[in-house]
Amino acid sequence: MNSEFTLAVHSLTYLALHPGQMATSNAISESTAVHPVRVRKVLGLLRKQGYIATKEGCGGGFILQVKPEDVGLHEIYKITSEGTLIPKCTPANPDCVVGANMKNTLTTIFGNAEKQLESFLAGYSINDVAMLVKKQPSKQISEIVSEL
Amino acid sequence: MNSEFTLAVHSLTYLALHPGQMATSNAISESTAVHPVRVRKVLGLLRKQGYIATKEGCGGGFILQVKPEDVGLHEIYKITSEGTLIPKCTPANPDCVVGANMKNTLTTIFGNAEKQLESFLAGYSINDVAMLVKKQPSKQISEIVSEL
DNA sequence: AAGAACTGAAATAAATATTATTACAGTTAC
DNA sequence: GTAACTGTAATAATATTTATTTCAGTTCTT
Repeated sequence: MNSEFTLAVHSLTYLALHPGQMATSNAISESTAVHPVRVRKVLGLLRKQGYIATKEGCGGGFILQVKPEDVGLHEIYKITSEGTLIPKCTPANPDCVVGANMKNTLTTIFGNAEKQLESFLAGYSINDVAMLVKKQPSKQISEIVSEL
Repeated sequence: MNSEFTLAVHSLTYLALHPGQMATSNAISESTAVHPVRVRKVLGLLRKQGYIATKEGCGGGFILQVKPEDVGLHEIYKITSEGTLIPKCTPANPDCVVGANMKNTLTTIFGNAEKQLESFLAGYSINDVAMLVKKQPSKQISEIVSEL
């Protein structure tokens, strides 16, 4: 899985857990440890698809436009990573049956594999991810520590 | 999908279509358009798992040790690519719930996705790939042309 | 109106990952 | 003994990913 998917899911989860608030690319950058320029670039994709709204200028940032439980991971996969499961298959020898046809063959097989992956990912929403993230123990511990 | 998988499947298919013959890394290199040293390296993985035999020295090369219909693509995936579906998730902010737990969460989800992918790939054998490759039209056409 | 705090986007640089190349020791056939 | 192979390590070249810099445009605040 490429890291744009991770970054998009991470960002959406962050926004889901800060409902009704504008989050700046800097804030998201601090959570993801990814450069704010890249955050803005990837979140631009989500904006174009209507998942988030952005506001420029002072007090601006990013905010969810959809209900977290309505966004399936397959939608994010499609936006950021569709096609990445399919092998690249750099040009092989066209004068060999195998070389000439391997690409088409694997593209067909993995096209179906990707469809199946997408229907698997459809079983998880951003809200599910947010809940899973909150259920994990690591933060509770560090929160307790930082509150001492 | 990483290219070691492609190279391994391509090589096994090549060997399946040249049964009982030793194929050199150079011959496979010509079909795959990949450097022979890399062919030898990847095929070394398949040898360690017993899928092929190699013979050093003059007249040596690679030869299948199993029946093509008995080798599922999931086996090759496991050897060459297991874990690649799971997002890398470079270290995020441990002081943010999301940053601290996204990696575990996605690893869990994609661990299951990968299991599902493997069972999908189990539906295809090297023999299936060989048949699909032969069924494609491109070679027939170029063969006809070169035989004129 | 001016300045501070933002996004959008392009261009460049740095870092990382992949692939090819070179080199050579060891093996086998003739 | 020599030619034709594999195995493996080290290095170089290339491609991809990620970060950085820069700046124009927008919005809020005073």
